[in-house]
Amino acid sequence: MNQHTQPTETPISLDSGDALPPVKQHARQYETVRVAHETELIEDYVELIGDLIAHRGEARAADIASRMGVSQATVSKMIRRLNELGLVTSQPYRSLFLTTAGKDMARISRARHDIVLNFLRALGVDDTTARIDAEGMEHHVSDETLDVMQAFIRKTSDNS
Amino acid sequence: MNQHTQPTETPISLDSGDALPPVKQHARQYETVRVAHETELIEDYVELIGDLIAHRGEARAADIASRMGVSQATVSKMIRRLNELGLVTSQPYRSLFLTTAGKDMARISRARHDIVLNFLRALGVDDTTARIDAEGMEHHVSDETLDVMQAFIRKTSDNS
DNA sequence: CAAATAGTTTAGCCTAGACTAACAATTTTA
DNA sequence: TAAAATTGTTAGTCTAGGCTAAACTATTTG
Repeated sequence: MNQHTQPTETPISLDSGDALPPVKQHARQYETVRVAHETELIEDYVELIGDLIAHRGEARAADIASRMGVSQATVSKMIRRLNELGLVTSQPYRSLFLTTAGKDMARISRARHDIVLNFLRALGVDDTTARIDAEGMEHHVSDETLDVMQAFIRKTSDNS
Repeated sequence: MNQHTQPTETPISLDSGDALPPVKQHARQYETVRVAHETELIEDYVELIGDLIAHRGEARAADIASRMGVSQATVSKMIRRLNELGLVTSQPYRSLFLTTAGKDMARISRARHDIVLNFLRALGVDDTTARIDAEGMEHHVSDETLDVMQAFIRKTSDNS
C-alpha cells in the first residue's frame, strides 16, 4: 500500500463538512464546466449579434468589437468561425446576418440571459451587478435551475 | 453617414425589450467574464487540493487528475503553474501542500462554492444538479449577490 | 531484492482566443 | 472626385489548457 494514502488520524475538516462526491460525479461536474466554456463565447457573440440586429437594424464588426471590448481582428476571426459553424452569413465589408440556426441560438441564449437577469433583480440584486453576474452565470445554469428561477420570478412579481 | 447605420423603420424587438446597455458598460460585462475565466481554473485546482487534504490527508496528482477528469500530464503542468504562482509547494514525486496564499484561496473558494450550492438547494434545486450548476456559477457571482444568497439561505432555513 | 506496477514528469503537438501591425476596401467629407 | 477617415481583413505572435507517448521514480509484491 502506498504509504501516503491514508493517515491514521481523522483530518480536521476545513470545509463545509460535505463529503467529497464520488470520483465519477466529481469529474462530470468539471467536465460540464469545460464543455460550457467551449460554447459560451460562441453563444455570447450570437446573442449580441441578435441584439444588435433587433435594436439597431444591423450588426457590424466594429460595433461587436467595441461592445465585446476586443480588437476588430479578434471579431473578424470569430466571424469566420461563426460562418463555418453555420450560424451567420456575411459578405466582406457588409453587415452580418444570422442563419436560422443562429437565430435559434440567439433566441435561446437571450431567453436564458433574461431569466437569470430578472431572477437576480427579483432577488434584490442591484441592476448593474445583476447584469454583470448574469453575463457570467447564464452559461452555467441548467434547465432545471432555470425553471426554478422562472417560478421564483413569477411568485415574486405576484406578491409585489 | 454610414448608410447601414440606422434604418428608418423601428426594428421589431426580438428580445425582452431591454435597451442595449451603454457600450462601455457592455464591454465591462464581457471583460469581467474574461477575467473570471483566467482565474477560475486556478481556483478550482486550489479548492480541490484543499478539499483532498481536508478529507484524505493529502493531495496527489493522480487523485486530482481523476477528480478533474483530465490526464495526469495536464495536472502536472498545472501544478507547475500553481507553484510559480506561489499557491502550492511540491517536491517531485511527492504529495502537494498549499502555501498560506493557497490556503486562503482555498478557504475563500470553498466558502463561495458552499454558499452557491446551499442557495441552489434552498431554492429547491435537486442536489446533483445543484452541484453541477454551483461548480460553474461560483466564479461568476459577485460579493453582493453572494450576500443576497446568504440572506436567502438564512431566511429559508428559519422558516423551515 | 528484483521485477512489476503505479505514479509523476517531460516533450511535443493541437486548438481557441487574445493581441499588434500592416494592408485593403468602403464611406464620408472637403 | 480626391483625400481622409472609418471599417474590415490578413499575417504572425503569444498564452492557456487540453492531449499522447515516452521516460523516469517510487512503491509493492513475488
